[in-house]
Amino acid sequence: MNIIFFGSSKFAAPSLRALSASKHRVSCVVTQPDRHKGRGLHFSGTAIKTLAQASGIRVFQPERVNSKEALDFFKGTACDLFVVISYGQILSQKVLDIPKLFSINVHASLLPKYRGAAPISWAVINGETRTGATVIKMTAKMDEGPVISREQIGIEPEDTVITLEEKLSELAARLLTSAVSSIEKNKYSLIPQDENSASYAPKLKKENGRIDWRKNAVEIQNLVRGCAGWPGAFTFYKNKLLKIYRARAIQMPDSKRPEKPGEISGISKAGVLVRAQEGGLLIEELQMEGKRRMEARDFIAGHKIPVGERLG
RNA sequence: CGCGGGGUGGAGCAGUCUGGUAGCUCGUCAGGCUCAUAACCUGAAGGUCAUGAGUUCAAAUCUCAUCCCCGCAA
Repeated sequence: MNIIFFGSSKFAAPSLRALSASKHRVSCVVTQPDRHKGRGLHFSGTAIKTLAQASGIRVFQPERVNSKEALDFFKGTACDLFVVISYGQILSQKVLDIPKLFSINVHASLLPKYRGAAPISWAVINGETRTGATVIKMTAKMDEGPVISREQIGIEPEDTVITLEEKLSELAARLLTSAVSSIEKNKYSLIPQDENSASYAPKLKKENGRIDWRKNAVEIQNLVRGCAGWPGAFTFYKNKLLKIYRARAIQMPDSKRPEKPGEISGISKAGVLVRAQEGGLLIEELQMEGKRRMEARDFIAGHKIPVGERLG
């Protein structure tokens, strides 16, 4: 099979590695254009570009994948299958129709659940205990095509969006290569998604990371896990931004003052304990605005933190 | 070269303007004491003041360059 691979983020890396190591041929990698990244002036290509170049695969970086120029490029490439994974642009029907067979996509959820840009984050934030990866035949409507294969994995309590993404990217690579092989042998089925049980996972915004202490401790813990990396769960301490990188929900024997969510109710070597609506959140790793991230015990060593002070 | 803050023992900071012995609070370690509990008392260890060059009798401090970290923005 002659494949053109569309991918940009790290999530796509194991899949690209697996495909180029397989008997199939990745003749070209399409990825997002180089962009300024982060603060300062760093100008760099995507993780996938680096990987493709290291493997000597041709790289194509159209500003707009549906433009006429890009279309012409694809038409000149005699290709059997488009494989799209975490690419970052939506392909028009015209593009999807270019390969001899069709185009497939791997999505990091059990479709039709969590369609959209941030399925892993939202699964964790919502406290799901299982998720998975799904290979679909692509249609013009995002993440709505018929299912070719699907596999689920559990979400462990220690998992964050980062660790889960790693696991899912490996799973995606496995599912993808076997899907490609079964397509080549023409032994596959297309099962339509059940529209009635569809749900959506939109791209996260900065504001999604803001902690509402009126929620239960377990929900806040899930927010911290789901916002790890970006945007990061945050609250405010003395009117300064306080990011929380690691925290654990713990039982609090009958909070007598549930009308004061966000109140610091204890300081110990384990961390800073904050009262939530139900239960308490033990903050274990954090970062103050303008400072490095650090263990809560180091933070405690350097600050006098009055019990009773409120966060938020 | 998008805007801004910063780099001083393990953590948080003062000192920089106005150059002159490396300081404070906390932590760590040792001993003591003990229902004062993120306990208390005594003592100790631990620092190329981000890096390089320059000015100077003398640089954490002044000058120039570089590196790195963080907030905003994406």
